Amino acid sequence: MRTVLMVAEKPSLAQSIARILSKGSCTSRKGLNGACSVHEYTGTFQGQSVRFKMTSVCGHVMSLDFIGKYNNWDKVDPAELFSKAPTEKKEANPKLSMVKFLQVEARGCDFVVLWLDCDKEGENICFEVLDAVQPVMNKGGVREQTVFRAKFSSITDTDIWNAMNRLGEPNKNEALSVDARQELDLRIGCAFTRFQTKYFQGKYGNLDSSLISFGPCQTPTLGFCVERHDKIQSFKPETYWILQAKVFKGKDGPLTLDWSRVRVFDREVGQMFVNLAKMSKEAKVEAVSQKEKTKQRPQALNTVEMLRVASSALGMGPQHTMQIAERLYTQGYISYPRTETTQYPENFDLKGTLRQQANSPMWAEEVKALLSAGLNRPRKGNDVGDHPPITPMRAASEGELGSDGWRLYEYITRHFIATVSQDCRYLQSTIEFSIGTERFSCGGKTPISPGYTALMPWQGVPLEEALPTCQPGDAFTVDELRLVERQTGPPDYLTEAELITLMEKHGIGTDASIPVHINNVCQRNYVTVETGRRLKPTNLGVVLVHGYYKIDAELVLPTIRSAVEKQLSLIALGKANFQQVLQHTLDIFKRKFHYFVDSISSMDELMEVSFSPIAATGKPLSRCGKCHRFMKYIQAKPSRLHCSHCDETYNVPQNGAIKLYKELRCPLDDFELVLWTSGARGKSYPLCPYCFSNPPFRDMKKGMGCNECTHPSCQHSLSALGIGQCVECESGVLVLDPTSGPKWRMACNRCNVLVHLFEHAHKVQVSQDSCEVCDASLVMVDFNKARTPLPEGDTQHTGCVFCDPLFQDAVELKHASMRRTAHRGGGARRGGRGRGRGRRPNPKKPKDKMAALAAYFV
DNA sequence: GCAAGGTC
Repeated sequence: MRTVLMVAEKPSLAQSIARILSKGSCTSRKGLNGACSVHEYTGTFQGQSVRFKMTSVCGHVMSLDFIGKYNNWDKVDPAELFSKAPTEKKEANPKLSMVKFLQVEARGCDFVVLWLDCDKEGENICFEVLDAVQPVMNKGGVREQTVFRAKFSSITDTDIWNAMNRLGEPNKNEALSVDARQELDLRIGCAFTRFQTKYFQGKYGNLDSSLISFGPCQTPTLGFCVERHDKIQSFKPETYWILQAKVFKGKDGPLTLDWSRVRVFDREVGQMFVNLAKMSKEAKVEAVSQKEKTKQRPQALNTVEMLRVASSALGMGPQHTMQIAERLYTQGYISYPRTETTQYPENFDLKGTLRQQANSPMWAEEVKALLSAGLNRPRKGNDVGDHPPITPMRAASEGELGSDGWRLYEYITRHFIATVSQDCRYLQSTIEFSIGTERFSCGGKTPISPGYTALMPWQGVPLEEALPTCQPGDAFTVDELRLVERQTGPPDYLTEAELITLMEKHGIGTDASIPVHINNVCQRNYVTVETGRRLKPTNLGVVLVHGYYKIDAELVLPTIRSAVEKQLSLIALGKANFQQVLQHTLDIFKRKFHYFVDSISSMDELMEVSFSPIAATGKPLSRCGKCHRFMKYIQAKPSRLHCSHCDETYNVPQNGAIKLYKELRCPLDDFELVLWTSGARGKSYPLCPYCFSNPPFRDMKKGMGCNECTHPSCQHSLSALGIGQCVECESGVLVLDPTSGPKWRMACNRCNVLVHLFEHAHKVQVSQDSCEVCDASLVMVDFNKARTPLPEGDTQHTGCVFCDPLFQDAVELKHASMRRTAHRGGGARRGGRGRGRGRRPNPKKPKDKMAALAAYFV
């Protein structure tokens, strides 16, 4: 029997499609990467009985990057990235070994059916999959088609079966348009980012951002925030005048009326109208109207709308919201959360979905009423053919979801119920008055039936005091009539929800990437999130955007993306040649780049106003090995040392603090050593500022401290202070921290393992000798007389920290608390047990210090 | 260390 391999874009879709096509009869197993599953069944294909294997990738298999040597920022001129630098496709997520997985499954298959999402990215992934599987598949007969593309517009039985019965071929042109997009984004983004970063970071010490990035999506995103900032800054309040009238009749009123001219910007004119109105003491009712109005129930929920509401009503940022939504999805509480579609599929089980909610105390009443009265037909939405709208998949309670999980789930559920509820109906009443020559009105809303707003009370029509009943011709007494001076106010900073709307409108990013771009501009310190999730640009953000405006406004305008996409769509339609479009567009941006480089002083002028030159920043810390003058420690991101005499900048580890290390010097370059600490309960180790960026030995890499230095005789090196192989990670060595007394400890120079030992000891030193059992370096300890664990009050002992029974109770395994990421290594179980109450590291693991050291010399 | 796009 021949085999048909079928590939979807993500595991969830592979499962849904397999279930439909096998009519629920498939068997499933996990693939070798643990992320994808394979669903198998037998059926008919092209008139023959075959074995089907349905599986998936996880998004793109490959991603584009420059070849290795062009990723060296110090040696490559960013201008070379426009044409000279070759690119290559690398596996997008090496951990998933997607190519290997696909090849294992594809070996011996006869046909492949591509079920990737039906958009350009999906078309591109089709060819990534083909590149992986075709070499290992059986070759078909002459003129036999072996590659098929399924085109579907929703994940419903009908649609999937239709797609299966009308298989076509993948579209190379659409895939090529994505290749072009990738290459353009890479070359342009990286060139500008590297140039800007290097230029400004070398000049200013307090930019507070480790990266001055540029991108066709993130830069316009920042642009929107700065545009609003500029409007606020340049706002000039204007004075205007309104006629304020209050009237009453008997017990009715007083009613505050709205003037039909709304406002005037000239005081004298306003006064004239007051005078004209004041000629009458009465307000005469000119007309009375009542109109029934409706507020429409919402359309089915898609991602962007969910993100907007989460931000504005739940106070949850887009990135966070998507994380929560993904968790709810994988736990089966909601449907797939990344979709643009706002229309339920035709056969969507609205009633069943609603029924699941009939017992939730929060909305049981409304749900039961709907079930017995009948669901309202959902509004027509937009079916993009990606995934159904976001809906709840099963009932849940607050306890099982956690706070934010519940709040998002609650909103999604309320939104779903609202889409099958009635519209909200209310009465709009208006009374029109005349006072003298001037017309006024007064309106009110009275709820008729709340409809869906019972589920979304925040959208409900508020109960107002009803308007008095009256008829045309009735007269009210004018209680007050005066000219009131007011001022126009500035707009407020852009809310995240408004930004999302702007991005969507201008096609900046996609439903999946909008949160990423917003997160980027925050993380790069261009924008901060203020109360009410309003986005306020920082000095850096403002200067960047104003700089682009001065040099080349197109770099920041939202049109830059759409202009490029217009070109790309020509490739997709087969109307333009891939190479030509790519060359042409790169050419334009290469020129823009050179112009930008030549004009950078215009942006620099703005920088100078807001930021301090690097030489004037920071405080003196340690001496330079070249000129022996003090270098300054710059704390702002990225923290670094700067020698203003040599005009050199030296990197130091991030996410921690550094201080002078006893004025000790590196024997190799005479730089004063500094001590890096990740925090009170973290690791610390000395490092040489010069060696850190310029590894002294062939077996060392950039970014290594003395605890990884292979200097054979320096007293601070790994060779001098290393004790034994790490108890958890593969390649690390436990190194004594000579500064840690009296709470002595050794720390792994790779992972965050921390071993506390010999608390209160006066002195701990690493001996030249090794343990006969495990080969770890022996340790010489001089204990405190009062607290020595040694028999008969002895204070001195040399032994192995892992094997010596006398040391047994004085050694305790912990984990360094890191400021940012909590490391969870493979050995977490063993470590977890030892946490807190002190358990010796497992002595069984070989601690071949020499072997570990030898590994460094490979 | 960089972009944006998929998705885990």
